Amino acid sequence: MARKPGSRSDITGPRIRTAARRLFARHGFAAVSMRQIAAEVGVQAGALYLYTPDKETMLVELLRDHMDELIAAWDAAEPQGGPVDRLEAFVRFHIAFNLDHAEAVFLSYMELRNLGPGNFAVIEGLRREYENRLEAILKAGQDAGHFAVPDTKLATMAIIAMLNGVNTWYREGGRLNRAAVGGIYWDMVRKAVAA
Amino acid sequence: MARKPGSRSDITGPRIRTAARRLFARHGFAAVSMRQIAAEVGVQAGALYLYTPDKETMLVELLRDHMDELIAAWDAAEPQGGPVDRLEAFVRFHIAFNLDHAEAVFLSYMELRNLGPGNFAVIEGLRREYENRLEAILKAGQDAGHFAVPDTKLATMAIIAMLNGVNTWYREGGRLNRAAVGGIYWDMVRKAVAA
DNA sequence: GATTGTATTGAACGGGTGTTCAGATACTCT
DNA sequence: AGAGTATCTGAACACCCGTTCAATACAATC
Repeated sequence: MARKPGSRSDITGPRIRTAARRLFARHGFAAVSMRQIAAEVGVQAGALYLYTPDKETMLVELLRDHMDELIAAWDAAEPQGGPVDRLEAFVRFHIAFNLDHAEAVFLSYMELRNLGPGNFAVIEGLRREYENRLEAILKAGQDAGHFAVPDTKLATMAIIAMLNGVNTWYREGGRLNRAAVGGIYWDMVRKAVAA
Repeated sequence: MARKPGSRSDITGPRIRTAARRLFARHGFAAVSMRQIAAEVGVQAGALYLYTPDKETMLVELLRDHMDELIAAWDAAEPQGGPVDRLEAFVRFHIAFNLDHAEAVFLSYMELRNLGPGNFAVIEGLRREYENRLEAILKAGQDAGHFAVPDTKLATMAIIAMLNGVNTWYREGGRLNRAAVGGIYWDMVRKAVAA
């Protein structure tokens, strides 16, 4: 047996990425073998190397694609308007996006340590770029007198950490739906930075 | 060669735990081999099994000891007084304790997935117990009219996530010392839950 | 100083790791 | 129909894994 009927790289490629993302998020990068990923897709391990030069590259590309998508999605979603409106939009966007991409979010926080220094710097830079979007809102609000944040950098980190926390406990079909959660968190963020 | 000069279990034992905690936190549980831990301590891999029945038990005992210590430390530190004072104490305590035990904190959030169901439930239960301490403060403050938190459970999760975030960026000798960070975070938490 | 108990080695066990590659099959294009 | 290319297998490579255990050297006790 060699090539299989119906085999096409634009189908197998995404399936490999999805399987890898799922397994890495579930069990951790180091705990997942190439053979496990291959088995989930229904191919042999050797076939994965048609799609990636090695295991670490597989991880870093998942992380980079996720960060790129996150930044692009926010840039497309950020409304015109004052800092307060933009901050509210950010809070709701961040929660919704993270819940929609829970596996990738988990990965991008947990598996940075499995990257070599060069790859680490790339992902870290993208994360900083996203954080800068939020900090810019806080600075604008501070300058306009809407916010009272003694340290915009710390406030940025605090808000993002707080919002990220939603992913650790939110369950679809639970006591609160996404909009309700977004509302409650926006309430807390609004008050935390209020002048 | 067999037993080594100066060898004593009450010295080797702690050294093994420290090495394991450090390596697990740095590289991840699955990525660290028993041989690496042994090498760090200066023994052969087989010697580790004088101190633990297996690798997972090593991890779960690190996590359980950490959670026990965290809860005991807070119970010893919690002041008498009103909800506002107790909340301030909690914020400052949590940040300080987490910075003092950064490796264990990291582990107890990242490596839960490497535990079997039974061990997972134990650690998760301890975490919930700690969170309940904070939620009790929020409820008391809500009832007394000092706080306005529409959902104390969410507020608990939000505050803890926000405080945990400090560990991801704080560096000793940086722009802000611990007390300053504690003050800024207390300011944000105070406002976020304020009536 | 002899004896007992403790701490450790070093080799071995069966099995899993990431990765490579020649060979074989399926699809695509002329 | 035939040639060329894309896709995948299956076996192999060298190495690492967690764990066990008989042998042994040291420490503690008497």
